[in-house]
Formats: sequence, structure tokens, C-alpha cells
Amino acid sequence: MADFTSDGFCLNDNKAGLSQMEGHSKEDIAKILTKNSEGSKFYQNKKQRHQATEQRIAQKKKILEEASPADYNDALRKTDKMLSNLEASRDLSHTIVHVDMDMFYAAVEMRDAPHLKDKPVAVGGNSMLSTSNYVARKFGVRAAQPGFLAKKLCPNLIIVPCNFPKYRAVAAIVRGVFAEYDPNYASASLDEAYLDITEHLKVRADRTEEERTLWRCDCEYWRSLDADWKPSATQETEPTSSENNQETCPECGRVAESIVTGTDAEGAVLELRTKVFRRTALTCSAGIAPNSKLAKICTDRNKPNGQYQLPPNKEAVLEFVKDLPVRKIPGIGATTEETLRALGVQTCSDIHKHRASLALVFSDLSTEYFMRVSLGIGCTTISNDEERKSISNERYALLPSPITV
DNA sequence: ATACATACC
DNA sequence: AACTGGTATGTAT
Repeated sequence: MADFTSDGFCLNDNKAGLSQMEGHSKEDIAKILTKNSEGSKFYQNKKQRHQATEQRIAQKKKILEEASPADYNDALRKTDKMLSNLEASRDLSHTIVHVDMDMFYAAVEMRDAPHLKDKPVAVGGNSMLSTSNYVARKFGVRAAQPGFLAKKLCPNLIIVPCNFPKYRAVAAIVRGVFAEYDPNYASASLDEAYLDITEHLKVRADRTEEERTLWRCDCEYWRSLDADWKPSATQETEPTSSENNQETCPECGRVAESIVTGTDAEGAVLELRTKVFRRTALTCSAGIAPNSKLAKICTDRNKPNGQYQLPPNKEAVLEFVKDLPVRKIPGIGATTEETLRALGVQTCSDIHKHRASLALVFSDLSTEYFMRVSLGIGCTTISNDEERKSISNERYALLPSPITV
């Protein structure tokens, strides 16, 4: 049986023969970046903002020093009240999926110019890159990096200009697949979306094996856009033997393999990802979880071209979140991470440990956000833009963020 | 109401 | 030499 998640479609950037461009160590990368950016206006700006952050951290520490035991007690009671309310509202009944195209723009460009496959490639311009492929990443070339710095890291880097009309066209095809699993899917960007597949799974439970069977062969037939290929549809190729899942491809006559995707969430998402690949020749990664915040984090677990499910039970969620660095949480960026670290908080369980302190120095809204994070609670409904506009008082935004000023 | 800060792609 | 541009949301005044 073909394993669609680990076959040759997955990018292999560890090929022998690439040895003349192995990439850089972390230290090399840091050294080159520092050498080329210190003294620049950008660097000065960054330093200034950093100092402002340190000021605010100092203020927070002062508040903590001056707080009385009674203040701590009140703060503790406040957070515990929040925690019990949030725990009571925990909803594990939805299956939320986050899908992310792998290095989207770069993947499209490599697909359409195969000679780029083994080369370090980034998409963007001299002043800013949107994304890079995995060869380039070994050199430290990243999204949101200026092209001229990337060139210092990787002199052989090929920078392809953005072609947004093309990316939009590809995104439209991908979104067509999403809609088959959740007609109300929400796009987070051209290459990312959230789906609630709870309803799909109910329908899927009654689908026959045949309806859940996907085919592929080694020829290029699957590249024809918008086609979900089925070999048995043609009469001249009688099914050879269905027990070893082999058929003959009507295009090239070679043996084609099939996989049967399960009725569960993993099966549905494997099928979704296979359809995306079939229709675009591009891979994507996905996370499956009881809420959107966790689903997004899960996406990174088996990237690229993989998926990961966090089971919908409280124990698994708490275990998942336990040693998770707070920076992994959508909404917690570099600044909030630094502020939290100064307060002794690096992982999500540290949030619980230091909840009284957090409540003393952050707003109620931010404190509640942190409590939600520590419990692994997030948004369990997906609303696209049209819906979001009609709901003026949304209790939980898709990606709530703490503001730590 | 306005300006500023943080975060994401 | 050079570090996007657009959107969303929260905080401070």
C-alpha cells in the first residue's frame, strides 16, 4: 500500500552530492547576520524597542516587589476563578484542522521550474523575502529576511520574484479541496486555513471503502488539475486484483496503487492532503486538534508533508501543553516571550505556576488569555470573514493575542 | 477618538 | 547601502 505521507514526493534536502553547499551552523549564521546588520538603522530601531521592553519589564518587577501578600492572595483567587470558569467551558466536541502549504511560494516556483529543485531558492525581492526552500534554509535563509542579507548567507541563492496572480490561482484550487471538508473554512492567508471537519466526519462515517479509496500511479496523469483520478472508471482496464490494491493506469498502462483512507480525522486529513497534492503537485502539512490554537501548533509537528493529531481529551491536551514553550503559542511573539521569561515563565505550565504574578502585572484580558493558554483552551468554531463581520461581539477571536504594554 | 504597541503572514 | 506592507487587536491618553 502506498504511503502518501512518506513517499518520494517529500523534499529530501540531505542528498549526497549537495556536499559543496552543506549550509551553515547556527553560529555561522548569527555571525554573518550580526556583521551585516549592526550599526544599521534597522538595528538601532530594534535596540531602542528592546530597551523600551526592558523598561516595561522593570516596571512589572517593581509592581511585584511592592505587592503585599494580600495582593498576591487576591490575584491568586482571581486566576483560580478564571481557571475554573474556563475549565467548565472546555469543549472537546469539535475536530478543528489547520492546513499550511509547505513553503508555498517557493514550492510553486520549483514545481514550475524543475531545475530549481536542488538549488537554494527564495521568493521575494532584494529588500524582503516571502519564503525559502529547504536547501536555502540550511544556510539560514528565512521568510521575512531581506534579500541582500540572504545573499550574504548564501551567495548562490536564487531569488525568484513574487508572482501573486499565480499563487492566488493555486490557492483557489487548494481552497476548493478545503470546501469539500468544511464549506465554511476560514483562510488565514493564501497558504493557510482553518477547517471544522466535525460535520464531515459524521457523513464520512457512512462512506464505503470504495468511496474512501485514492489512486496514484507514477506517470504525470495526476498532475491534470481538478481531476481526482480513478483507474477503474475505464472499461478496458478491468480491476486486476483489489485485495493487493493494484490497478492499471489508463494513461501509462503501469501498475497504480491505491490507499484506503480511514473514516477518522486522520483519514479525512490524509485524503484532503492527497487531493491537494493530486490537483496542484504541492504538499501541505496539517494539524488536528479540538481547537484552532492547538491545531496550528500541531501543524508544525510533522512539517513538511505530514500531519499530527492531538486527541480530543483533557489529559492529552494538558500533556501536550505542559512543556510547550510559550513562544509556540499563536499570539505570543518575541516581546511577550521576553516579558514572560523575565517573570520566570518559559513553558505553559510555568504560566500556571506564576499565575498570581501574571495577574498582578497584566490586564484582566491578557491574564485570561494566559489562563486559556495554560489549559490548552482555544476557539472551537471557525468563522470566515463574512461571518466574522456579522458577529460584532465575538467572545474568542480566532487568534486572540495578549497585549503586554 | 487617536496614537502607539504587538503579532501574523 | 539596504530590513515589506497590510490587517487585526489591545492599551494608554
